[in-house]
Amino acid sequence: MRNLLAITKALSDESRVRALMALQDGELCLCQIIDLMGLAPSTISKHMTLLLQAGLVERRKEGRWHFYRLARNGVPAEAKGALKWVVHSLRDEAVVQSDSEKLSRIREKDLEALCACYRS
Amino acid sequence: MRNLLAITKALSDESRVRALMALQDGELCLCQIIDLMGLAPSTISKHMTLLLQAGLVERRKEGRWHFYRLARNGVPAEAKGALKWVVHSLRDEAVVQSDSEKLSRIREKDLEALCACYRS
DNA sequence: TCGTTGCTTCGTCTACTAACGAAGTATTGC
DNA sequence: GCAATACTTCGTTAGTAGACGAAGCAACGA
Repeated sequence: MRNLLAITKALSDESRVRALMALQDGELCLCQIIDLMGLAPSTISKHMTLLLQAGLVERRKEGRWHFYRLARNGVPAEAKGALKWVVHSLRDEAVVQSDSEKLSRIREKDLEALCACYRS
Repeated sequence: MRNLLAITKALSDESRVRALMALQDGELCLCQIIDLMGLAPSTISKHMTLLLQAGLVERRKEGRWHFYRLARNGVPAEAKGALKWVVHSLRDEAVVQSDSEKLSRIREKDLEALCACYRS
């Protein structure tokens, strides 16, 4: 029950759902997600931590960068089912498609340039 | 997105998830759910309304009684998938089994007797 | 039709949550 | 080492959500 509630609570915020869907096309650095969502770094960091704790997302550290991706290895059945359901339900959602297009442009940018958000 | 968030928000509270799982063995009158959960009638009513608006549950009025059951007819794919996921994830959950046992005893009681909760 | 009953809605209070900026932490480069 | 960088955590504030009792509403019974 606790796992399920962690998942449903993680999925009950639009920003987190959008962030989750953004990871469909591959892993993203936190600064890329910040650029996509247009929220403060601390806010996005907290959102991603919640998705992480719910088991929906995995984190990989490479130097100073933190990359997030959809959970794949050793994922409990609850989280796996939830991911499947969300991705299937939102496949044709307008916001998700719009984010996907924005992301293809964000991926072209330099990571260090995106990290300017921490200093402005 | 709005539908999905209505569903995840409805599922992000333990009382509502328990109420939903309680409907697995068949429809229940509101007073039976109140007896099971031990919360105020107004609280349970609000919870069930949220589940209703999320499309997870259906309501049937029979005289003064309101019966709730899991959504079956014309259910959008999102809600259907969510129901499947939750039921599957919580099939072996202790609280759910305990509630199921309590319910078999509650079903034996008289509905009018259970409605005493509105007058105490 | 008028009171009773079963439930819903309203008003209120408390507790949690999303947002931010500031301060803290871990890693790199010099 | 030590500054800079890429986050994370902390502290605060404003909005939301869950709990309750009181009041309102719809259906039945006499």
